Amino acid sequence: MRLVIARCSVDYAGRLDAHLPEANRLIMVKADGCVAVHADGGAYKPLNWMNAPNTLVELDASDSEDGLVRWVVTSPKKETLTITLHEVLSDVAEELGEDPGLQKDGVEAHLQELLAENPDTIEDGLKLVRREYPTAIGPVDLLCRDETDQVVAIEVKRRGEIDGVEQLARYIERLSLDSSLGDVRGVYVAQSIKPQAKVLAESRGFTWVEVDYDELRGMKSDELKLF
Amino acid sequence: MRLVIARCSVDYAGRLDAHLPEANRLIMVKADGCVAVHADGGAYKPLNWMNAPNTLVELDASDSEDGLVRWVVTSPKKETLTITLHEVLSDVAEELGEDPGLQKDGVEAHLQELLAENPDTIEDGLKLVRREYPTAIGPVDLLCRDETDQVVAIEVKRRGEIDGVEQLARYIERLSLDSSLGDVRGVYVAQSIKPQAKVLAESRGFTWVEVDYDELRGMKSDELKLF
DNA sequence: ACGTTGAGATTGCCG
DNA sequence: CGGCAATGTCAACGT
Repeated sequence: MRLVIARCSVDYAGRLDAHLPEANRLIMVKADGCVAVHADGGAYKPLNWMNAPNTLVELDASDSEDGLVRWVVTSPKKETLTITLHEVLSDVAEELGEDPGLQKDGVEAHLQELLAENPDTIEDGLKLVRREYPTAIGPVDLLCRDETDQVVAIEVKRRGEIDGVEQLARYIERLSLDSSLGDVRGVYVAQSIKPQAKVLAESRGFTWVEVDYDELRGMKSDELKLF
Repeated sequence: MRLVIARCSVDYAGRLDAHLPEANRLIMVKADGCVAVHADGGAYKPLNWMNAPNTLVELDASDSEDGLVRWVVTSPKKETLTITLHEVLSDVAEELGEDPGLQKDGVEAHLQELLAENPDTIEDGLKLVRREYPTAIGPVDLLCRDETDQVVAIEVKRRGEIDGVEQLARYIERLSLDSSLGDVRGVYVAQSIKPQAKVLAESRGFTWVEVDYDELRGMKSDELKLF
């Protein structure tokens, strides 16, 4: 990794066009060749960047009319990022080596897994048919049958927004084409559901349930305690 | 901005839980207090981060049992990022000052603006009623009337995906409640439209048009040349 | 390679 | 402050 702090101006041409006027910024070049230009604020997103793979060419001061060093980064897709260095304040390079990678816990996949093990928490008497039930337009998160044996399609989200309801609607539409399943109803499950999503779900004839992730995880612990 | 390259391990607890095993990484602390931990590869997104506002507390080596320095970053929302420093390889600090900000060209707003000036490029004889026509569920990008004086609702996207079709459907549903507009039809406009979105649009009774941004910009230039 | 979906999405806008 | 839509979204995973 190479870290250059410099007074610089930047131009990007690619999916859109963007320009950064002259100012002090951090230029970060990673081992895989990707480049990011950061200001001293504004969250983790850089002002401009180029993802790997790309090629970085350093144009010498003597090559330009204005006597400034330029870095030109080019991607295979005709995108270019041009950094003009007006004054370098700091320049550090270190080899960091491979990263062992991030371990996550608490994403939607976990929530779906826990709900598949405890469909009762969604609705009393619910039995799992299968997870990721395939349809032509993508897999339904959970397919179940209720106490009356009616098929129930369940869309699981960490946060329940309006898109998830539309997604569930498309799945139900699709499942209804399969006469062997009979009449299918939908349930929208999330850790929290926005008011607008609740309203839309109800107007589509779906029910919705808010579940607690920590509580679900607690149930799993309880099961383990039985052994 | 402060840049520390160190062998470190990291723990995040907040919206989810995440852990980074010991390895060499860059720790970036910006002037606004936000913190990002970067590996030497993997695009611009950090492995872990904390956005401003937050508080960074440096725990001295003598405070911990294992004799290691820890940085504990805490946000008002109970999120914590804990960085354990095993060995510092480099430590640089610079004041960068304010950034004048990014200038962009070529985003959806521009496309909508150009289309509003040249509705003909969407469909012959189309006349603009107004941009951002308000409804209870949000503004319709462009509301027009065609040659036969029928009202046409137009959804503009840079890239046409399935969500945009659903959005257009909701608007049309809404506009149909206003009897003064008569029968409303929908057109989905984007620089490129995915096959699935085209199919869904057609099945909803909408037409779709792919437009060329550079060509539209060219038309604007042509208009300017008339003066 | 392409398409779909999730994300600690982030960010900006407007009510 | 909360909802909503755009983003050069990115990144992971399945076909």
